[in-house]
Amino acid sequence: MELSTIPLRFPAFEKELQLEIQEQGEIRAFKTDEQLMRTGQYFRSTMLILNGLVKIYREDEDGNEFFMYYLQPGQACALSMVCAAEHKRSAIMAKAVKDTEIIAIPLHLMEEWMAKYKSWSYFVISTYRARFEELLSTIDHIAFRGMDERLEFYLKKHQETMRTNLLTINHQEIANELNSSREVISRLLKKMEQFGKLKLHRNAIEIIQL
Amino acid sequence: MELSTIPLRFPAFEKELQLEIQEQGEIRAFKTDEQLMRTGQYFRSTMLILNGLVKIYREDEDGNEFFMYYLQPGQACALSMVCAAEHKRSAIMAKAVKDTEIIAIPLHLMEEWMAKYKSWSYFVISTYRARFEELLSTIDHIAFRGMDERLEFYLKKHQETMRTNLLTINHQEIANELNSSREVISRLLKKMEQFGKLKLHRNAIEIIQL
DNA sequence: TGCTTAGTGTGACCTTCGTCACCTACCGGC
DNA sequence: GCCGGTAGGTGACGAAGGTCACACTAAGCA
Repeated sequence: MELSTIPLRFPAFEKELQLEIQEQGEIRAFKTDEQLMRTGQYFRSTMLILNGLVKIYREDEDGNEFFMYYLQPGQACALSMVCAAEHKRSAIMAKAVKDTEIIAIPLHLMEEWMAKYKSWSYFVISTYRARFEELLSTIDHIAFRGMDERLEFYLKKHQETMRTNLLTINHQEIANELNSSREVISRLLKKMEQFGKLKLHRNAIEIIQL
Repeated sequence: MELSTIPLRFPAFEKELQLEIQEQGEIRAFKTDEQLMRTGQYFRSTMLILNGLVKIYREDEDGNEFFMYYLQPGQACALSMVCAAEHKRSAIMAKAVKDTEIIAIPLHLMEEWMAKYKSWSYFVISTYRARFEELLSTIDHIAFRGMDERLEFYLKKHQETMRTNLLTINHQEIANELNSSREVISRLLKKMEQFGKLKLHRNAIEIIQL
């Protein structure tokens, strides 16, 4: 890792905190599609994203998964904070969408820094806050919206996060992430294509107008 | 309020913090079924529950609501923390289930105390944590489970929280809280009665075995 | 070039759930 | 005891979405 990555990604942290992270954190790299954490795993550290992009999923016992939100560089996994602090198993799955570098902070430091660095405690709080709101909006969608709206929202998120109008993804994958089935997604996408909202290609969806 | 209520409900707080809460917090009382906060409202304070019981709902634009979780004495509303801190409108609705007393802490104190009192910052963090987990479990239910399982889970929660096997509630209310319709709930309850899991009365449900 | 395979399109069918209509049972007040 | 209001029961129907079967097609490769 470049020495400048931490100040770059976490500019709000005090100099000493940035140094401590540099010295005490453990850097780990993941390739595209690699899992950062598995459902059922225990944590002994929390993770800050340095580079790349991470997707967070919820999984149930039968292996059904579905997409909750993205984590960008400069963000942290709120769940790893929860689980680390409570010594609980992870109830989520995290997957690298691009090649990703994270830095792992051991639990005891996380607690220590809460008292020591104001910017750290502020960071932890605002991480919870942001993820909390994501969850609320997720709940809204699955509780109140139909699959058509959810699909459209999903594509929009994907588009914004990846900053591209050409999403290279297949229907099956979308179905998994929305906890639906391929046929349903195919049909809805077809309908959206007829409305001129997008154009379908093999292994790719071109967003026209959402 | 009894002078002893705050130490009783929040024994983990430092003495000085308890005193500050006593002096600076504003106590408010709500009758059963009264709303503590409405969707769309702005916050300038966060609320700690002293006595009673509070239900937290999510509402969408069309007025559909549904139940997320209970708040007991000694707990705080994580949402009011989020909203207060971000100067955002509330996206939830809170209703007193029993006669309830809360104490409102102005936003600026909330921030000040984060730095000043370790027990306060720990309290705020663990409030987020606890609510975060509730939300995750809520998501699981609406994403992966059918209405039958959700109903059973709802009754179980209700039973545990109220510490009684005789729930005085009607079908319409349950339907609202699960964002379903009375007929569906009635049918499912009937089926559960046939399985011997409960006994139906007018305005009441007697839990036998869930 | 032809074969293979993953990705996609589509019709038929089923289940779950929401909605409508209407009925019955119970409770409280007069 | 009658009456009106509220809670609950039930059948009919429709929409959304999951499942199954199978056809089609672009890419990749031998």
